[in-house]
Amino acid sequence: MVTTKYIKPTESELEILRILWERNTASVREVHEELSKTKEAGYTTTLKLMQIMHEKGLVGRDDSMKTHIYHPEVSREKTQKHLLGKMITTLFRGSPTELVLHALGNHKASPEELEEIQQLLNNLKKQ
Amino acid sequence: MVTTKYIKPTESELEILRILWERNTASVREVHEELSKTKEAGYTTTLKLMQIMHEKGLVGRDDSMKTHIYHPEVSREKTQKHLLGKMITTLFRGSPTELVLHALGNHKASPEELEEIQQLLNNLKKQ
DNA sequence: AGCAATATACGATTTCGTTCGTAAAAGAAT
DNA sequence: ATTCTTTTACGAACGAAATCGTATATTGCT
Repeated sequence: MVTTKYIKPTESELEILRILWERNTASVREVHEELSKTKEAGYTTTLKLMQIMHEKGLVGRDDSMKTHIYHPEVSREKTQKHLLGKMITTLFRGSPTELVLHALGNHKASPEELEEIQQLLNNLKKQ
Repeated sequence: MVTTKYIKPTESELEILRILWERNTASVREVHEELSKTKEAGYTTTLKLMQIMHEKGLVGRDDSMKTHIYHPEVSREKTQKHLLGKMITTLFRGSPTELVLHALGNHKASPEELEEIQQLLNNLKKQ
């Protein structure tokens, strides 16, 4: 059995992954464009970052054309799980409930969303 | 009005803060002992980290005795809020609900905790 | 007083993440 | 074919964080 070690993305890498998760595929230019909306950085900086991510195995790419097309190689779900787990232990005394209460208390949710949470809650209660 | 700039703790600093939040006060040795359970690091490394945190204002200390006693200078709540917000935007597409669903789905919660969440949910629904 | 143990102080080094400049390659336009 | 534009490749530099070794101070013990 081959166990692949979990690679923890840096913060900049996460921002790039966020864009790739959203679009599924993107060129460096496209990622850079999107990134520029919130951040100031040179094009080659974004390029270099994505190249490093490729070395690490965080993203894959199709380089059969001049413009390489990148895609995420790690799932959003796995990444969420890892980072969430870490956050719960260091910041919320290991209690997921405490995190949930905080998230619900501090950030507005619509009636529909509240209903969605209610549904899940009902399911959990049954077991 | 004096606005104090938010200082973002690094990951190592967070681990130390976690211990200080738990115990309220602790010496370098005590923190180091606790830290050693999960991490490999020399004593002077922990010491240096805590000294830097002191310079940054993340922790305070009583140095009237030979062994200095440290305490957190930043609240867990403020830190939670900051990091949670960032996590929601990059990892959960800006949707706190998605985070809540994940946290509840992946990490076990006791019936009592579920009830606690139900209470909060009821309150939110009323408004 | 002398010694051992424990603590802090502090500089040096290493590692890691990020940024950027420059060169070379590939296409597109004229 | 030559020129312009876009792209990748790559190394260098910088800064921040982390690690560690050594020196110095303090305290307790005999």
